[in-house]
Amino acid sequence: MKSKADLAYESLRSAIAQGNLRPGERINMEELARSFGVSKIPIREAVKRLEADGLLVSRVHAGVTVAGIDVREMRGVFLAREVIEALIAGLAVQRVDDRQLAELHGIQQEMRDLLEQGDTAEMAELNSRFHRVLAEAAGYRILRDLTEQLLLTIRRYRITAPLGERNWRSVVDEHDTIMAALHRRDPRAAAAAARAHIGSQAAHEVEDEAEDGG
Amino acid sequence: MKSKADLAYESLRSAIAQGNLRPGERINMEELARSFGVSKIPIREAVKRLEADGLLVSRVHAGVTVAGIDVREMRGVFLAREVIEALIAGLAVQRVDDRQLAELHGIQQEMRDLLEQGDTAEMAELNSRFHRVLAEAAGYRILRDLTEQLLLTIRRYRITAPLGERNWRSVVDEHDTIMAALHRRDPRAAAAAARAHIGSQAAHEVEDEAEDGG
DNA sequence: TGATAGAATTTCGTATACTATTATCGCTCC
DNA sequence: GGAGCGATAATAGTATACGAAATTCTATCA
Repeated sequence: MKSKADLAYESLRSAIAQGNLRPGERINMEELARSFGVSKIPIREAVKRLEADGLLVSRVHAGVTVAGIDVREMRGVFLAREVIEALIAGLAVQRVDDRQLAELHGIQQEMRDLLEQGDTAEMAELNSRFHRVLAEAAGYRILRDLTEQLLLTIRRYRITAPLGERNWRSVVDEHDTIMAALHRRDPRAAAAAARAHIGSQAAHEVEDEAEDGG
Repeated sequence: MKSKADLAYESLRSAIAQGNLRPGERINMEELARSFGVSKIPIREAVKRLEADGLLVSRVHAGVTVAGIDVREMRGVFLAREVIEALIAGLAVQRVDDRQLAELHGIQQEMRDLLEQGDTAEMAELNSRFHRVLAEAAGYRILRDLTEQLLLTIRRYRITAPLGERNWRSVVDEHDTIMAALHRRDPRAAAAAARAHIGSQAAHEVEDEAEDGG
């Protein structure tokens, strides 16, 4: 059973991930406690966990704020994902089962359907799910955890710099390339495709950043 | 200033990392609170953070225990470190400054001195420091965080399967290879050396595992 | 003798209340 | 008029207390 702290954590986490709580915004624990209808204790626990996740920053007795998004740090996150996703894809080739393959295909289909409708709002969530399943298929819990951690940071960033429809199309295409390698049971191709996929996304970001001058 | 929860967290964390609290061992929050001379609240916060770190597991109203070490999972951790450390070394080549290089040399010297004395107890700590400085030199916070996370898991594992003196010697030698690449400002060589370093450590572990047959 | 049901104990989860630290606002002095 | 200092308010940190859930022990029955 989930505790109130768990519920508060998930609620706050998704609020931050979806941008309802913006970077720099101040958090008032007492106020949150009131709005959740609980005491400060479970709220505090949720806040502390989010702080450990790097989503909130707090100074003792001096307030809690939503962590800022350091655009420079994003490059590091993409670099890390590049090598981790390559590793995951290579391992997934050897372990992925039919159920997981079916789920991956299902997600791809959903993404294509949404693109048809021009609805890019849910794309980020589906993209996360795709990579989560892939990480699951790789067969090591640590890889799933790392993926989750890195994806969360990127999703937050995407709020401030959303991907356009054209870029989402290339995401879906690149996923297809990864899946083709999975079907061929070709670990090197899968790793290369995954690495290229993240690299391509990073390139889009860097492109955007270039306008800011660094 | 550090809160009591912070202090409890650090204390417990190091107790787990150093094996004073063994996997499967039961944690009594009330007892801990007494021994720390504080109430349950800060202890609870520390416990929850450690749970998020994967060092403790708890079931509601059913006690908290030190997380077990899944030897199979360790392979995943080494695989992840292999690619992350390669990334870090490659980046560090481009950014490492003189102070950091001096610190790395100092750590290497300390490790050599300890080996002379046949004292391998402190080696794990120095090894962690080496990789921490390297991650710092890479210039992205996320890489430092990931390193910290992965190192902690490995250190716990090392409690149950300590490295022998011969293996520690090869660790120091491999660190030297990485540092030579740093001095030559050769990113590819640094990445390759780092990757080989982690791979070599993983090989030792796997070797040991092989006796267990699985 | 072994299994099962229920009670007692253990231990976590949360609310309320209080303390300590920090931030902010206003006043005074330069 | 601006800067520095002090009082007040705001807010996180912690303690105490209570309630709920699960485990464990014991007693009884098959």
